[in-house]
Amino acid sequence: MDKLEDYKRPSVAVDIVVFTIMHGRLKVLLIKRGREPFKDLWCLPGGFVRIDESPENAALRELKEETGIKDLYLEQLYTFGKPERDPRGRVISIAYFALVDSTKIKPAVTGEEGIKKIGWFDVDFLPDLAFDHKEIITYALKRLRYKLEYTAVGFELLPDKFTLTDLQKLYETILGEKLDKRNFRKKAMAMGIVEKTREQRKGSHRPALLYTFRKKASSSAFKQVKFEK
Amino acid sequence: MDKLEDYKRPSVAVDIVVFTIMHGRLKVLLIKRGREPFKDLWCLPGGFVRIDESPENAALRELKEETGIKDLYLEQLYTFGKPERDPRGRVISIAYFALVDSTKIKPAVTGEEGIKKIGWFDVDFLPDLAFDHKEIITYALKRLRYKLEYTAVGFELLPDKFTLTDLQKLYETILGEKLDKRNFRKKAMAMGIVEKTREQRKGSHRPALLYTFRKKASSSAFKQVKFEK
DNA sequence: ACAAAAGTGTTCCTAATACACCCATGA
DNA sequence: TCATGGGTGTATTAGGAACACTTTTGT
Repeated sequence: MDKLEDYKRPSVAVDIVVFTIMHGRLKVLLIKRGREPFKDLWCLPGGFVRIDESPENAALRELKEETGIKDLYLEQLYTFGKPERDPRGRVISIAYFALVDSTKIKPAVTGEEGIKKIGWFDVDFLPDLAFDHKEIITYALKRLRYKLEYTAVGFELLPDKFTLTDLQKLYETILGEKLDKRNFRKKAMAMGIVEKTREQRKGSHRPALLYTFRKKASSSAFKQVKFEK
Repeated sequence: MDKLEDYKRPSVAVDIVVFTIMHGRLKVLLIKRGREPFKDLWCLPGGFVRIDESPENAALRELKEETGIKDLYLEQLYTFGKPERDPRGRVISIAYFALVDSTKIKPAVTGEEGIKKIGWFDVDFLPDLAFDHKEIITYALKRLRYKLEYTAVGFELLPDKFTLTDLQKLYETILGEKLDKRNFRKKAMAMGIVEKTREQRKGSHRPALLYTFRKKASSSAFKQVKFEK
């Protein structure tokens, strides 16, 4: 094997695709670029990996710095490394996939006064994006839909207490299809994935029971599906 | 976002976990290190990503240089990036997952005379490994078993023509469990994943029909399983 | 004729789907 | 009393699992 010094080194960055559900729509967090290249275009939050930190740490750090978000579900998505993907030079980017419960987002993040301009965009109406970030989001979306169907990762998008209708709406929003209420509830219960609380949520109609997520059962599949190679 | 020059850059490498089936056993390709650190320990084939090539290209190039293998199934596995994973300094490694049909391996690769010493090791009897390569292999194995159950990736480990018993043995070897012959064949046929040829393989018993893989149907699941989060 | 692997169907059971009405509350 | 979403059960169907014997060939 060759020596480390023999090679010009690429820069290594992380980019994070953060999803949340707001007003029944699936949203991605974007940041407006303040400089060239792609000045004033939107891009994913992210930044360079420091020489003494793990990529995962870099992702968490950048998210906190840029958006204030720190309590979220994070997993590695894919490493994008085509030589021409960044006009500034060789940048290899380790992309991460993240989910946050929108009720935990601080006002600063949804809002107006940070140095960086940030915003949540509906996945079906994304603006033009810098670099290959469109491709990264597309990949992340695929992963999200896929994971939702056979893991219990969806709970990461809900507050601690939620109604079964909340949960079903979340599935319907992300998968883009209507689900049968009775079958959905039957399955959620049968899997032991949720647990009743004694609390209710009120509205101008019959109050709904609140449930919590049982971590114990989180590895069960919600729906078994074929996998696209 | 900060400037590229502001950061010390890590080295970026690729490591490839190449699986094959030999004599009914699942094997991984390893290379003996010729220098420190970890001199004389076995490690995964791999090397540094050049400044103008994609990581996938680097993986293919290194495999060809080190082992002569060039016709294989390759997909990105995971990026390992803990700061302390390489004692020489900061090296982030993009791991790849590869499958080869053992009948396509050139003698030089299975053999003795290359500059590098290389060998195929039974996954159940791995030697001590350099760096975090044990962990990488464990991760790759998990991926292999997982993919085998819900994609048709197993064909990458067989020659173009094979018997259904070959295919079943492959599944049994990798999954580590006996499968029912009738159910297995029924499913393989029902999925339209294989196609009869007019050829047979002979032995001192009833000859077996040879089949080929139908690429068309490759996305179907072989067996639907629960997913471990 | 025997050894060795190839090949083949049916029954049972579980899990997914389809489907429609009553309930509890606030206004 | 009405509007709104909450909550519930059954019948049908499809797919997975269990299971044993006959066939074809070489020696």
